[in-house]
Amino acid sequence: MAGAHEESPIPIDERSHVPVFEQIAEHVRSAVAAGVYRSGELIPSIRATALELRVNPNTVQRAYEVLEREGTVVARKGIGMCVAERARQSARGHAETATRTAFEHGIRGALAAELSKRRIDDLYERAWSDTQNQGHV
Amino acid sequence: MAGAHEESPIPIDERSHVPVFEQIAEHVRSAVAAGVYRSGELIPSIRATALELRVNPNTVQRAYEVLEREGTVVARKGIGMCVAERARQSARGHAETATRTAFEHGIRGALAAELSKRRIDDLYERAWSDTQNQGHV
Amino acid sequence: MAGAHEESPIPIDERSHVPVFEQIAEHVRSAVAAGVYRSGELIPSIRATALELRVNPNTVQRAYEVLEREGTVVARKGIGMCVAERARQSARGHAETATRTAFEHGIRGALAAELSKRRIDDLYERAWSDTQNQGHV
Amino acid sequence: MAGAHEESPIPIDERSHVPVFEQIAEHVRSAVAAGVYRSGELIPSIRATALELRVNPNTVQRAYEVLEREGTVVARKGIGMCVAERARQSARGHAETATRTAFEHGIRGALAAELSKRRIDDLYERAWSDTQNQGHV
DNA sequence: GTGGTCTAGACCACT
DNA sequence: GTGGTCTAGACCACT
Repeated sequence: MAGAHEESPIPIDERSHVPVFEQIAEHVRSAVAAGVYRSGELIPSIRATALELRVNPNTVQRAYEVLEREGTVVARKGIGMCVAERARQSARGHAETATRTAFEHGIRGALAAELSKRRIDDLYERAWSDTQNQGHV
Repeated sequence: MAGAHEESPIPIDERSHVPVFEQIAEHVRSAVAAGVYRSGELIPSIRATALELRVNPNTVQRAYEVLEREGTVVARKGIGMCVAERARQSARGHAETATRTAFEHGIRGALAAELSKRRIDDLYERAWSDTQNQGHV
Repeated sequence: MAGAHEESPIPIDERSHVPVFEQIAEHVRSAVAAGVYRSGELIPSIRATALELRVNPNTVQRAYEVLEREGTVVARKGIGMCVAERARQSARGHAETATRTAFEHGIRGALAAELSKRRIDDLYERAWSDTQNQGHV
Repeated sequence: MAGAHEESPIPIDERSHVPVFEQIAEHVRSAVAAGVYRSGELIPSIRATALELRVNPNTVQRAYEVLEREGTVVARKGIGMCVAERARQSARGHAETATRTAFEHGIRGALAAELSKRRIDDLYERAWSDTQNQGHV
């Protein structure tokens, strides 16, 4: 599982309106929620992450500041950023909220366009198919 | 003619990262897809929309420019913006794509956090409940 | 020739950046240059022209004001607008200048894109073909 | 790299009915078609171009937005606007279409004024002379 | 430094 | 009244 994560394709979506630093923070939260990064462990350094994501170190630093302020990670001078105690549980909660929010956003837009519940459920199933196809690549 | 739309709440989310002008464009697309605005009909004027949304007219203008360039709407000088022929079908297609994209986004994030399919499906159902509760208020 | 002109398709290009009133003025100048409207004759009334071109009478009025100011037509109270003395010759000159300007515009743009003289001359010949095909419809 | 472009005269025609932002977009397309700006290279920044043309940065921004939406150029945050892959070919196509359109416009106006083909061809040759004289200054 | 979004306000063409 | 263009200037994300 840990190995899989490092090999994963760069998760930054250039076209998204979500700032890159927030995408990075979200990425770390997911890894904490998934148990890829465990309490007390170091997360990848700013420099390493910047290289992997082909992004400016300042952008990664800003993401890490967000994570530190919200209590997901703790800075240890001269060492790096450590995953905080009980961070996994709160990261899971965060992930669930984010997921539900994304679903609500989709449903609300679909209802505004007067798509039927049946059609929307169908689109949800299709989203699963697409996700799995891309996931196996 | 007058009722349906004037009662709708102002749909602008200030905190969203999605630019206001794109939120407005999306809102018009939904109304076209839903048949609220029909081919040949005028959509609300730039100034009227700006007043309703408490937004600068330039911002609405930009949304309408996007809609015109993508062919949803046609500008008629001195008259207003008309819904284009066959705009409803393409707006429906747009809505379906946007919906599936939102669902994929949610699923992908959930899988990254190692939430189970069962849990994710449950969150989808909850999103429906939340949507309906807010929708009926 | 006179009949042909009245039956000609509406020459207003909605997508052009040239204001409609100037397109109308240009249209009258061409008719004067072509001898369709002769010195001393009345040109079509504002109302008739507005109906033919499906345009607001104010717009036609503005075009006619331009033509009067430049001396192509003369207003006769209660009667209408008459083609001025020697208007044909100056209208011809105007048409020639406008034609050369259009050609220069095309050539300049083509040279900026580094199209060869050979290619540009070819495009000129194609423009003739296209014009004739559409003219015979 | 530096020379060719900085020496070019400011190409904005204040009196033209074509909006300044479209003139700027057209100018960039020509440079791409001509190979002055190549795929992957940065085009001049919004601010630099605004200063050079003595125009508001928003106007240049709008031109660049048009170029991005049509796929001529790709925005890279914090870096600048890059010429897209295969942009040269489409820019050439665009230039040829614009050239033929300008010629058709000239021919159509001339025919409406009943100028002879002989005279029109003569005006085309004169347009070449004028262009070359001004080009060599 | 780079591009992206938004506001405020002016002036134009057309109905 | 309608939409279209432009200026001036602010603030944001990213390099």
